[in-house]
Amino acid sequence: MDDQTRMLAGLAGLGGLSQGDIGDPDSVRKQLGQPQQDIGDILQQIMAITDESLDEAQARKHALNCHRMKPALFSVLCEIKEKTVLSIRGIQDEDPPDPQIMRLDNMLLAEGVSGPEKGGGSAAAAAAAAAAGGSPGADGGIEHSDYRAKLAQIRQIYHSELEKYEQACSEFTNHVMNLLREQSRTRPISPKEIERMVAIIHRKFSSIQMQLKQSTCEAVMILRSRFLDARRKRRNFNKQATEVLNEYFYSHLSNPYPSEEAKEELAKKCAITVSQVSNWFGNKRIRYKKNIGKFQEEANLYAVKTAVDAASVSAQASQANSPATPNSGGYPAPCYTPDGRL
DNA sequence: TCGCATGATTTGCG
DNA sequence: CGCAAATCATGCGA
Repeated sequence: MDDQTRMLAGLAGLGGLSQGDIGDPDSVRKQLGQPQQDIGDILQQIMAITDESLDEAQARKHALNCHRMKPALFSVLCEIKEKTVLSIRGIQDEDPPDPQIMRLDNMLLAEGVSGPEKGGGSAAAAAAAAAAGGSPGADGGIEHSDYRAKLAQIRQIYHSELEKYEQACSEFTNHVMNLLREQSRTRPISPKEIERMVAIIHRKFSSIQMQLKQSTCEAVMILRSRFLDARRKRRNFNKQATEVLNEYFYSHLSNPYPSEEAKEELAKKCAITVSQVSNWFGNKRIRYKKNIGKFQEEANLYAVKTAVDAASVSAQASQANSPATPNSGGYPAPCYTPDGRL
């Protein structure tokens, strides 16, 4: 017979107590020699505590705390409680890593919101932006920095919220733990139970954390889609930029492939990016080739323009810069027909 | 509102 | 990777 079965037997014997026995110190003393009745008596006293005044209850509490049977009773009650609680929620007890929260964590890490500070973060953001852009060498200057600034903002809010959350969680956990420890002097609360309560609190708080992570992810997604939209949105270059590009194109018609340096210079002149210059030349070449006739007028215009410009500097230079001159294997040069026919 | 112009993106090749 | 070619998507004038 172990302690618990003995205990249960003692509980079964409760029915034998008369109302008059309860609260009578003499009868308690008389029964000390009989474990079963003794325990039953203590239980009755505990149950009756709520009916008493505060002072009486405090006194009774103290008396019970000092009772020599208290530690044994306490541990047995803990054990019983442990068994019932376990049977009720034993299954929920395991805490498998939530796949949802892991997914969110991974995304936040990939976006550079969570994880290491500034350096790694912005690098990850740049990587994400580059991945989002997809096109090689897309060095979107202004939009990119805008995106990074917005991301940093989200990151800051996320971290401050996370900090608040962690503080609240630990504060609350401490509070509950202190409360339970305090109560464990009068109620059968085992350390294991406190542990479980802490786990429950953490679970509750982690659902809040998940909400925070989820909304952060959403914010990042919205930012990203906006950024992508902005990149996708086409804006015509200004007249001056088109002029500069066209001038270069028609004055290098035999070989309209600007070098990297030339592209950089054109980009600077037109206040656009190098990749935009590349795009422009790619489009121009293909469209010019497809329909030379259509570009005839434009070609003549720019040919004259460059010729005039060159002439103002040097008479020979106009010859060298003429689009018709260096035409070995290049694009067909336009003929100077007034009606635009080849 | 329609159709063309045009900048950006995608795809495939060497 | 740089390019050609095709395609997408928006700007803009008629």
